[in-house]
Amino acid sequence: MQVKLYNTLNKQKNDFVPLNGNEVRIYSCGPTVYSYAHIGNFRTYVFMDNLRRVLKYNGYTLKHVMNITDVGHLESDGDEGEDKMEKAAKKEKKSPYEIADFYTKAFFRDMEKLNIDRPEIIAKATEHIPDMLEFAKKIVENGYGYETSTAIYFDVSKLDKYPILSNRNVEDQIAGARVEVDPEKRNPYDFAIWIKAPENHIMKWESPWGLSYPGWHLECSAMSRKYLGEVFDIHTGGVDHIPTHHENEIAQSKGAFGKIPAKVWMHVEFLQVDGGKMSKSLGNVYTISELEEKGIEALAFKLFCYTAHYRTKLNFTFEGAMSSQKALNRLRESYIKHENGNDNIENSLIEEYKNRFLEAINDDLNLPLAMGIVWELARSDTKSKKIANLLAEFDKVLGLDLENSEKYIENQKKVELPAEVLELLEQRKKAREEKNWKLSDDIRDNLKEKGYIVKDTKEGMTIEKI
RNA sequence: GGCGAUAUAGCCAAGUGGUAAGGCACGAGUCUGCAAAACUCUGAUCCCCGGUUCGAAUCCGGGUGUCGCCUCCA
Repeated sequence: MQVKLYNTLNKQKNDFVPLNGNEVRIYSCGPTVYSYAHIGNFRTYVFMDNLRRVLKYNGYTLKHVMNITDVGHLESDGDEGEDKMEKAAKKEKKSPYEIADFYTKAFFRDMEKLNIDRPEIIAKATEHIPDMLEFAKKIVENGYGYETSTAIYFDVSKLDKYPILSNRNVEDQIAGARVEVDPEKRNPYDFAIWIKAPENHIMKWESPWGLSYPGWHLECSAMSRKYLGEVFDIHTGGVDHIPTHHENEIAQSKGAFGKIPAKVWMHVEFLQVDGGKMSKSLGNVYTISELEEKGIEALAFKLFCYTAHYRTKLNFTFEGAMSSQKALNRLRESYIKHENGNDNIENSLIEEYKNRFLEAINDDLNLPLAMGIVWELARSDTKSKKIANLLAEFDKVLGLDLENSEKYIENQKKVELPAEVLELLEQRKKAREEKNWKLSDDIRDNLKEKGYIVKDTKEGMTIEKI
């Protein structure tokens, strides 16, 4: 079945056909590792995971590059800000390299918790300085770059068209300019491809323009070209990348090789919080760890992402996240029931589910629709091993680790109990044997005050920490 | 000021011409000494006005609201 993907370049859903046989080459803009990634960032990586898995599910092989930005990402594109890495380093009194190392590790820990498929190639900016320098030189040689006292700029007026991803009108922008104008810049939209390092700058390299470091946009251009070639299949990122970062990547590739580097550009909409923007000043920038502290698993957040299509804004609330946590547990319970089920189910029915699921995911990754089908299957009255197997197959796309459902449920029940609590449980057990319901209920209330929920099942008492 | 998106049940949201997926919550029921969990059942004519059409949530026009981007941001 044909995979269809929406392309920001032509604003249409198109049939997807790889450039090179069965292999799909993808580049994804990765994190700038100057602090912990937040759940908004991770919505994008969940999408990236979905894309990978859908393509694999369709039988394609992947060559996928994701960058780690550990240099050159300035606070302001007006070339006035500080390098984010250097700033974080000063604040935490460490070297930029230590900062990068620390947050890169933290990033991949969260990625693992989210069960996100790791791209084939992880590329660090600082390990590709020669590639970037070569790219920058090419741009300058081709007449698209010029030098000022602070940097080497890309001259966007030399391009046939800029911008091409977004509908920004250069004249309008100038009228409402909110950016300080650098008198040395030829055009307001010119951007730095290489930046001359100030005296105290730690990360800097030799170049034809003295000790300096690369501009942020250049790393993606250079690294994608190195691993994937001048033109590859898919480029992904958040919608915020459309107007500047990706626009400039395209400019750079056109300047160096005369080509738009990717055929399909895919962008994930923002995750909002409580109906508005996530921002530090509002204190609503959450990390995966913070969700976990509130009893929401990373995988529940992943499932939460599946409530909306990737090209629509998704409103995050703790209420919503909790509902996904409950849904995830129920999905696991359903999976286990089917695994132990002995009912028979017609193969034709299985095929039907399979087709509907495939149709949903191949239609520009419609995960919300796909989840509707998954629930229908999971809630089926017929409990069959065949259904469990099908759920496991669908999970190749969902990446919720359903096959380990039992393990997750057991882990949730496992809690370290203080002696005092164990004693109370023993007393309650006795009271129940004596049918002393009053005492039994009092102990249950008592335990609740201490933060434990006791439930009576056919197999006996269970206890959970709140 | 410019650009763009969106408005579907309490909440999160699918659906882009033929009479509204799914998840969570609420309510009812089964189970239970009771409760919890689990399971089953139950709910909306789709912001407002006008138009096109045999037929519109879905297309067009107008209005209102909300959100985002244009400055770093996934």
